[in-house]
Amino acid sequence: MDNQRHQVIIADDHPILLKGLHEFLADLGLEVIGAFHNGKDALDAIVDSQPPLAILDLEMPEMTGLEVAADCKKLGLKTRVILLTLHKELKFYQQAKELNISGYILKEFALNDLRKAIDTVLSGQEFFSEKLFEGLKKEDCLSDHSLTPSELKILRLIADGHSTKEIAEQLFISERTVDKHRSNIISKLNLEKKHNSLLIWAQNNKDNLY
Amino acid sequence: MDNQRHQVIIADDHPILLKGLHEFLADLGLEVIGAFHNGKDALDAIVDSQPPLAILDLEMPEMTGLEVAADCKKLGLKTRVILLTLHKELKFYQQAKELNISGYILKEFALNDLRKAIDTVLSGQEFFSEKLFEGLKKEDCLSDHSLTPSELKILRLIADGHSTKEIAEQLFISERTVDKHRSNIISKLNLEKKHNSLLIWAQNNKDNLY
DNA sequence: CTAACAATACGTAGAAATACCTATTTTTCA
DNA sequence: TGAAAAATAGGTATTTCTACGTATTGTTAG
Repeated sequence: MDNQRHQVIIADDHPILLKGLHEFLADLGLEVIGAFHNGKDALDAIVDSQPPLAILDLEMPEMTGLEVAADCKKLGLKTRVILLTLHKELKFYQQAKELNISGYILKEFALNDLRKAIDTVLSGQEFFSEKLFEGLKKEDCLSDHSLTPSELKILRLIADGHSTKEIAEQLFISERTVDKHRSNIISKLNLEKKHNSLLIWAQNNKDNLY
Repeated sequence: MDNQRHQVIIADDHPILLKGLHEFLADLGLEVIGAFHNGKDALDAIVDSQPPLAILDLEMPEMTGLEVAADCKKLGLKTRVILLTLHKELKFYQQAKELNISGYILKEFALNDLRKAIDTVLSGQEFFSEKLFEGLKKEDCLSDHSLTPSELKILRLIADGHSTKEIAEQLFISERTVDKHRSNIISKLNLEKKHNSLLIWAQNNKDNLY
C-alpha cells in the first residue's frame, strides 16, 4: 500500500460509525483531514481542501452522499468518492453509477473489504463489490419484466396512492388507457389475479421504483 | 465516572460500527472482553463471563439483540443489556420494555448520549432516551386512536394483503361485519374518504401493527 | 420499408371497497 | 345489576380495480 500520505474526508451521521471509520483509516495510514456529521459540511471541506478521497454515508441530513458527489462532479473536482450505505437499493446504485462515484460499499462489509475498496479507488479504478451486484440482481424486480416507460410512470403513481382516475387526469390520458397499462403491468409482474394485488405490490415495492 | 474496571461485551454486524464502539468504550475506560459480529457468539460469551454490561445491535444475524436479551433473562444472568438500533420502531421498543433491557438507544445518537446511557445503566437505572420517546409518540398511530382488539386483528390481515372476503372466512364472521370494522377503523384513523385509503395506510404502516 | 412494439382508447362485466343506514347479541366495567 | 362498549349482521348504493376483448396511431429497429 502506498496510502501513507493520502488525505481523506469522511462523513456519516452515525457518530459511532464515524469514529470507527476514522480510527480505521488512521490505522491504514491515511490522514483524515475532516470528519463531519452531515453532507453539507463535508462538501464545504472537500471544496476547500480537495483531497484525493472522500468516504461518505449515503443517507445524511442536509445533503446525502450522492448529492455531495453530484456537486463535486459539477465543480470539476478530482476528489474520488466512496459511498457507504446500509442498503443495496437499486435506485441508489443506478444514480451512483451515473455520477462520479468511484466506489459503493455496504456498511456490513468486513473492514478488509473496505481496505480493498480504498486501495482500488486510490489507484484510479472503481470498486463496486461483487456481493453488491448479486444482491441487486435479486432485488431488481423490474429489469426482469422490462416495463415500458409509461408503465413505470403509472406504477410510480400507483405506489404514491393515486387511483386510476387521478392518474388519467394527471397524465392527460383516458382512464381506459391507464386500465390497459395496469393490466399489462400485472401480467408482466406475474401478479395474482386478485383485487388490489397491483396496489399492494406497488405499495410494498415503492422504494425500488426509481 | 467509575467505569474504570467494568467489563463489557459488544456485538454488531457492521464491522465499522463495531470498531467505533470498541474504541469508544476503551476511551471511556471500560474493558471490552468480547466483540462479535452476531448474536449467538455474543450470547455464548455473555454466558461464559457474565459481564455487568452488554451492548448489542438489535438487528444481527443468527440472533437479534432482543433474542440475546431474552435468553439472558431466561438464564437469570445479571448482565444488563443496552440495545443499539437504527430504528425507532414501536414494536421493538415494546418488546424491549418487556425484557430485561436496561437501555435502548439509536445509532444516530451522539457519543455523549451513549456515555450517559452507559453510566446510567451501570449505576443500576434504566436509560430510554427522551428523544426516543418523542419519536415513538409521533409514530405510534395506534394508541391514539384506541382501536379495539378485533379492529387491530382485521387491520393486520388487511396489511397482509387479505380481502374482506378472505378475512371474513378466516375469522368465521360475516363480510358485513368486516365491512363495519373497516368503516370504524377508517373513522378512527381519520383516513381520507377515498377508495383503498385503508389498504394503502395498512400497507405503509404494517410494521407498526405489533 | 415494414414488422414489432408502445401508447392510445373503447365496451362489457364482475369482484371488491367504501359509505351510510339499522339492529341484535355479547362483553365489560363501574 | 345496568349502562356502555364491542362484536355481530344485514340493506343499498357508489366508486374503483381488474379481466378480456378490439382497434387505431405512432415510433423504432432490423
